[in-house]
Amino acid sequence: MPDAGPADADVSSVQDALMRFVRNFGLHQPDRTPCGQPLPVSEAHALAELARDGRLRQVELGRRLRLQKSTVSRLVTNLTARGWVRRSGADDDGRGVTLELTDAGVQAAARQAEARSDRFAALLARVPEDRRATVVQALQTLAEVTDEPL
Amino acid sequence: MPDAGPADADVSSVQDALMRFVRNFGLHQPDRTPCGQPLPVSEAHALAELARDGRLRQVELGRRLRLQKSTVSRLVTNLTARGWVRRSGADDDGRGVTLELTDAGVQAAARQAEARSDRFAALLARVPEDRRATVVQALQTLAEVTDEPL
DNA sequence: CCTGATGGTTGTATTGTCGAACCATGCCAG
DNA sequence: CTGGCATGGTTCGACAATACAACCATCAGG
Repeated sequence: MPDAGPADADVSSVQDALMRFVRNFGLHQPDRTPCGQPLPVSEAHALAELARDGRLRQVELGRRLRLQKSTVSRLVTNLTARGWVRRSGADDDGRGVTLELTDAGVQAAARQAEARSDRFAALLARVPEDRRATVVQALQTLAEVTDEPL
Repeated sequence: MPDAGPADADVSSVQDALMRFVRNFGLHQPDRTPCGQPLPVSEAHALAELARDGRLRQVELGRRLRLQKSTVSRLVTNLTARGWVRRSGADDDGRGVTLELTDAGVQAAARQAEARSDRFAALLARVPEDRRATVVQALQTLAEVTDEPL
């Protein structure tokens, strides 16, 4: 028995803390990014994902964002309407669509990233300096750990 | 200059990790709790808050959930419709409303807490054992740090 | 070829949130 | 007292994001 699983006390602490953080940080307000930008949250996420990867298959975007294909389709339509994303048929698959940021999209992503930076810097600034590294590492761990569905 | 503020690298790591975690964990789907219960997220949060405190002023619930009073009003109406919450006039203030869980509400909160437990246990179980304590502590720190608005 | 799986789009419904208008109550200055 | 302002709640209207289902086109294998 190498690992008895997490202690109950930890489980309940984490529940409590995460729920509190989610609300406190304003993550349940879908029409405004928590970062003060007047941009829907999912569009911000899509933008960030595209900025990171350059080109992306639409279906892959859906996988990363954990959204239905219909939702992704609308989302992408919005982004193209803003002039931030270009749709084009996938090279290797006649069904697929590849997405790419336009120049304006790249700029928008940069603005968005900057606004996010400010907010997160303010957040981290409140964390006592000697715990910052720990918090950063913990969040990275959580992100990795949830990369595949539970 | 006691504290130069968080390092840029930390800020961008945290952005990235938190965004990824939020999506991965399904926190952007408001109609389902990430815990698999067919319960709106805000109702689950309200339930948890009431279960913790017993009695709560409606306005205070709004403060904790970071929701507009109109939203809270609707939310509470839903919860009373489910038979989980009792509204009653505040003792000390003729305007206010105090909320209290009914017996059914207590049970519902317990069920919800259990489902949440399972999910979080699964989450924590994926975190390498020697980092678990760190992750728990980091989330607590984040919750505390955001208790007052940024 | 046919058949099933995959990627996208569109239509419909549900739901959560906000802001504004409105009412009742409390509080305080005069 | 009393008038004016702040606070707590409710209701209404609008808007946005998501899911599900139906549908079409394309791919892959038998």
